[in-house]
Amino acid sequence: VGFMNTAGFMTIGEFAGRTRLSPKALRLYDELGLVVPARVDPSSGYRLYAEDQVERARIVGLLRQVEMPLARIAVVVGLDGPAASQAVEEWWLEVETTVGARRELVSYLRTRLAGTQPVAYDIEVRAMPERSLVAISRHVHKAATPAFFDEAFTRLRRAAPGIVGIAGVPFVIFYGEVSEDSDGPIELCRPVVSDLTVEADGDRQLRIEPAHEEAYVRLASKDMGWPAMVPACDALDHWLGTHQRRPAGPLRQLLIADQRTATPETLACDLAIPLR
Amino acid sequence: VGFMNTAGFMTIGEFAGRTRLSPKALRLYDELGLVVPARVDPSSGYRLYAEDQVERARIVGLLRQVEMPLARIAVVVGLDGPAASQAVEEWWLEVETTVGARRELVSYLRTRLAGTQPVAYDIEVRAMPERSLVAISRHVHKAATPAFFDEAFTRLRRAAPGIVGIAGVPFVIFYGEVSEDSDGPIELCRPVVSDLTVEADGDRQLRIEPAHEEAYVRLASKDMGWPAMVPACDALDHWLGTHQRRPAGPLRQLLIADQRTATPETLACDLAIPLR
DNA sequence: TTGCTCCTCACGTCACGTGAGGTGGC
DNA sequence: TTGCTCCTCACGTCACGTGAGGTGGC
Repeated sequence: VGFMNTAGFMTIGEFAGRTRLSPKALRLYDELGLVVPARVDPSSGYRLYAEDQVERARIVGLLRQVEMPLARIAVVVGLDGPAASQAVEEWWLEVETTVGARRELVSYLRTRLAGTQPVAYDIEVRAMPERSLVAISRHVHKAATPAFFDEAFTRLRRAAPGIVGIAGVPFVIFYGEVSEDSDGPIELCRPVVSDLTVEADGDRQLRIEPAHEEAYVRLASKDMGWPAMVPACDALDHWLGTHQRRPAGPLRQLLIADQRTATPETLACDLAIPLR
Repeated sequence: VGFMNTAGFMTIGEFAGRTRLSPKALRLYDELGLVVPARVDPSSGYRLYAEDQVERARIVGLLRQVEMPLARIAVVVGLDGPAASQAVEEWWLEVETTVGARRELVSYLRTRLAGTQPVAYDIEVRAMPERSLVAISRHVHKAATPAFFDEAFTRLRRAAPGIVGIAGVPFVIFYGEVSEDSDGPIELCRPVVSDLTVEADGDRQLRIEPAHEEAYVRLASKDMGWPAMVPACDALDHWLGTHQRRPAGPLRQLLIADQRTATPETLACDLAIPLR
């Protein structure tokens, strides 16, 4: 392979040594277009790397060491220096956010496992009549939820303008977990008068929810988010067991106060579970 | 399925609703013995869960939400309350440690990408003669390295007792990255006089390292660890490029001072790379 | 001729999600 | 009969590690 060296190229093994990446990883990065060898020998298929590719490969390696996904790395290495630095920072803030959420949950889990008496929640039951709902349902990840609520609230308002057609507080149904790697779905619902007609508009639909009972806890604004809400969820779950009731559907959050003007202590939602 | 309900059992779907786990996840947990249904219908294969299994399933679900691996969860749910709480805390401290390391690396990466002038390192080159080495090599993860060094140092000392046989400072060769999910291997080496005889003892071996040049940086004790060492590694890499030299092997760390008595500012090691 | 490096599949890892194809009770 | 739920494979995801089997130059 002497002639390659005199031409200034490195084989994959030499390049691996320079960059502390494995040949296997380098072949993948080639395939994904992250670090493409300067030349490929047409007859042998040997990958030949140039000295000026070392820098880029090392950046990729460092980004992998901090566990940035390759898809995101592809974006970062496509930017110029300051923009790349910025993109890394933005990604890292996301990581810190999820670690913060995990940290909170761990702390709750520890007290729960240790058997410490948990906060007592005031769980009540109430009967809900049959109601007509306008609803918008969507698969969204955690980051996209505020945008979803903005949009969905606007479209519900358009369906029942003013307060004429409205017949109750809006609520959110969590059909699946909403987090970074799990996308619900979630549904925003608004009870309306039963004779309201709503024209079709994308994923907005009109449906009837049958009469049922629901168990609920009233929560302050600061306890509404994730994972702040988890202890209350657990309390509801525990209540189901001790009262021998079965859930008739997933959890929902009734938005009983204006979220925009709420302070952390405002009682802003009811966390509720429909009962059989 | 009415008779199951009257017997107090839940089908997988009902249990999934109670625990907010997916049926697919529950089948996996069954297979792994994490949450095994109280009964399995022999003819249909239907899984039937009891009310008192909800608690355990929810714990598993919460542990998965904080991203504890299932293998570790299996250990935790096998412990009693206080011990389980303790085990979660220990695991979480490991997580915080690796997040801390990633955070440091991100900060370095950002300045590097932004093109800020990095710290200047004083890189020198020296000739190393042919030497005899006693060496112990092992695959170890980050957590196991201190124990490995303890053991390996003792065994090297036994090979060359006192200072009679010793012919240089000990050093560590990093054949692969040492972290949580990457296990080296690493090798602890001690130069000895060439006529020393060493009896075989497990993975302890005697070998000859050929004469070579090496480029090195001298580092303070506080800059020796991971990821504190990364900027110095990068500086060596960059030096190779600008001086048109090729590495002849992986990085090594020469332990030039007693690590036990070193203060953070003590110049405690040479980070070196052998040259072709 | 024997090593050494390179090549391209192909399978395993981890914790599921997502069909595919089939069964059983209302 | 039509849905609904359950069942068991089997494949895809992500970023590689680890052979398997074959080639090419010293």
